[in-house]
Amino acid sequence: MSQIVRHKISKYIALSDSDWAIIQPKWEEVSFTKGEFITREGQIEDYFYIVKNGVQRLYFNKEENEVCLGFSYNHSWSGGYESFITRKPSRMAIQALSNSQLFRISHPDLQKIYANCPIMERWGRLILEELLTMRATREMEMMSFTSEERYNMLLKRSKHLLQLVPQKHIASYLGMTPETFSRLRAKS
Amino acid sequence: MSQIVRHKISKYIALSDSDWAIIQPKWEEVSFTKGEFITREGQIEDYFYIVKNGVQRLYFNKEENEVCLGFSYNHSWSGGYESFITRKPSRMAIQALSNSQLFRISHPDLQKIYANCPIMERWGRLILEELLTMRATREMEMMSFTSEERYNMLLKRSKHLLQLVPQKHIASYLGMTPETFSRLRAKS
DNA sequence: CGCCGAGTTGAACTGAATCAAGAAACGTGG
DNA sequence: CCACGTTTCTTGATTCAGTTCAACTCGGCG
Repeated sequence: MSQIVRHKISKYIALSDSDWAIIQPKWEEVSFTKGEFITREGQIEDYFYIVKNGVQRLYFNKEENEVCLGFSYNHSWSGGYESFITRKPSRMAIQALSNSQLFRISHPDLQKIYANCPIMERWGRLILEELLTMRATREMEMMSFTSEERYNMLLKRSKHLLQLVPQKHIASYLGMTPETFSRLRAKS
Repeated sequence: MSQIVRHKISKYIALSDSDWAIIQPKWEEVSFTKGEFITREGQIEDYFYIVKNGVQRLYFNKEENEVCLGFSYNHSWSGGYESFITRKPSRMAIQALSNSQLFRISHPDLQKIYANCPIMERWGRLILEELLTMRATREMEMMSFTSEERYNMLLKRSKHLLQLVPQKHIASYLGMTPETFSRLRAKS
């Protein structure tokens, strides 16, 4: 299994060779073509992912339309984390927006690792701390900024997304319609 | 230290008497009078809290006005979790809305416990899982429901809040002005 | 009492959504 | 490699949910 996974985990905890020997076989690599679903709404999320390459979107359905919650790419985490944690059918779906390769570990395997490898329990805690603070920042921004402010912040923070994913998904991620997004673009 | 803390932690993990003997002395009880600040904006959050009694609000300042992110009461968790995790000055503040007693543990003490008591590392992970899924639900609801829908959901889910805290804070928590909240009330 | 913050109600305003119609970009098969 | 259909993006006109501003009521408390 790729050094990417080991390297990524090692950013959070010190991983001995013997730890890695336990963990390594549990990860597998999977591929998805553009447009394919990695997780569907209604299914229980069985995997936690690390992105090798490609871009994916996390979203949910609200009546007729889709609301985007985030994107994953590079070597970031991915997966329907809510369902992965609660073991209930996922309200979120994940779709590959480009051909993608991901590493993944199954829920039962991760539980075994937590049980056999105490340092990995810490890794789980640290990842959750990171996810929680990222979501807290997003929540504060969505609640207090106007559409225009959110658009400008995205420009400053992750302009590259504009090249990677269709604007309609970014618009949805920012909590506005594609029309509003397009008008904000025209302004600057 | 109160059985409340032990009982609360025991809902997540099996706690032996020897574990408890390590953990127990690290918790202390503190009191705040109505209106007092438990955590101020700009300070680094040093404690993680369990509420013994009273109600508190978690909020942040956006220019002139305050945006409410949540309430704590009963035996729920409390604290400026973002700053507690990141060790950076808190963007969030916590204020006692009624006379309150809380149990708390300091950040350094919790780190020592994580190091000495592996089962508690799991407790930390499980709490974060819970906090993250709660925030995910809130994020989805704030992004996809109208003011009226959010008002109705709050009524169904936690009507008791109306008796506990001023309406202006609930309005802010639901992402609307006090005027809009009042008009929605009048409708039903 | 009289003050002050909280809640209500009305009227005017506005940011963003919706509806609609073209233009541009994309990808698929011949 | 081009042609055609589909999706995405843009632009304009209209509408609407919710904010803002303002005036008034109510209840608690010095």
